[in-house]
Order: sequence, then C-alpha cells, then structure tokens
Amino acid sequence: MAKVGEFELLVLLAILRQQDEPYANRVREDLEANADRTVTRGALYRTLDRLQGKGLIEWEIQPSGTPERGGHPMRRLAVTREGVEVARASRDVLLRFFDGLGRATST
Amino acid sequence: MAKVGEFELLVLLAILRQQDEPYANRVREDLEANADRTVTRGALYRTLDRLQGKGLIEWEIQPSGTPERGGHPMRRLAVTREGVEVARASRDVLLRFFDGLGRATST
DNA sequence: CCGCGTGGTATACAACGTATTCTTCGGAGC
DNA sequence: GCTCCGAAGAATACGTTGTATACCACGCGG
Repeated sequence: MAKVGEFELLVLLAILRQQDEPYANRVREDLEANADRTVTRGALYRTLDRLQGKGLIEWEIQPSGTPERGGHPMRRLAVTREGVEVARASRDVLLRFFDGLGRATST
Repeated sequence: MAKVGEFELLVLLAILRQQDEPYANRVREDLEANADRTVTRGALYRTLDRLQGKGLIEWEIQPSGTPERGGHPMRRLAVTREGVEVARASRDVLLRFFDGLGRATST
C-alpha cells in the first residue's frame, strides 16, 4: 500500500471533507483555515499530481463549472478507494501513537 | 513553531511512549511493531539528529547503560517541551481532519 | 482589446526519508 | 591475548516529498 507524506495525508483528508465542492481551491482554503499553515497553489497542485500518480485520488475536468469570474475547466477531485484505505491506515497508526501525549511531562 | 514531517512526528510520539527505556533501539522496535513499517537504524538516527537540530528532542549519553552484549554509550532520549507542543499541535490538526474518514464512500 | 481575477502548469530547490556502509567497543571462546 | 560476534552509533549518498516563484489561458467588465 502506497505511503504518503505528511502534507499528502492532509490533502487526502481535506478532499474527503469537502461536501459538494471538491475543487482544488476549496481544499486549499480548508487547509489554510484549519491546518494552521499557508498553502500556495503550486504546492497544492504538485501534491495533487503526486497523489494521482500513486492512484490515491483522481479527477474529472469540469468544462466550466462555476464561472463566477473567469470560468475555466476545473478539476473535480475524488479520493479513490485505495486513497481512503491509505488514509485510514495512516490514521490508525497515528491514533495508536497519540496515547503517550496525554500527560507528556518531559524536559 | 517548527514543523515536522510524517516520520519525525512518529518518532516523537514513539519516544514519548517509551516508559523507562527511551533508547533508540527501543523506539525502533516500537515503530516496527506498531507502525507497520520497517525502520533501518540509519533512518532513525538521521531523524533523531534532525529532531535535535530543531530542538524538539535531546539526549544524554549513557556511559554504558545496558551492556547486555557489548556495552556502549547509548543515547537516553527525551522530548523537549517544544517537542511536546509540536506533537500536540500536529495531533490536533490531524484529529480535526480525520472526521471525513468515517463514511468515506468515494470512487 | 486591456487588465484583472480565477484555475492550472512548469520549474527549481530545500527538506525529509531511507538504505548502505563503516567504526568502535565489550564479551565469548579458544 | 587474539579473533569473532553482536550492539550502538556515525557518515554518506540518493530518491521522494514539500514549497515557492513565475508563467499561461480564459472570460468578463470596461
């Protein structure tokens, strides 16, 4: 099963969260708003391409979905079955390791 | 606040989990057993060095802690306060994004 | 037909992840 | 006491992931 980096996982999860508008910029906004990090468009698209290369997501081009201001072909994103599995596997591992974090005294 | 990669986070969490024997090889064993991945020694040490460079962990050399078979100076690892904060922050973000994963129909 | 805003592409480089190889030290066994 | 072995760690090298910058295309308002 393909392995994903930290940002790739976040992107995967963010796509899954989008209710009805799974487009790149929605994902980007979601990440910026909820993941406490800035996400440049270049970074996101590069990651989307890589995720597709691994078969974890796919998309279809929307001729001109929502031409609010300059209507252009947009990618309607979707996570593949394998993508979901990978995300689940990553989550399971992380949840398993999150325990020691409760008290966490340390130096 | 420093940012950590996927493996770095796992290592941080694994160190926190070690009860009384926070040594590199214990961490390695824990990761191999519970994170479903193989971890070579080189990979782990490299990551430990990087985490230290970021001030997220630290260690003191144990003269010859457990000379079971060839006793050598070992690193007794500890996560710094900042390390714990970074781990918590990462966890919080991830937990926030894990929701969409419940039903997760997708393609 | 020009500029702006939106969606996407290309390129380049830094940071992260990982395997391989080498060194050192102590004990076991001769 | 010399050799072999296993454990802890260091050094090196390279592929993958993360991220920024800059560029192209299209449609609309003017």
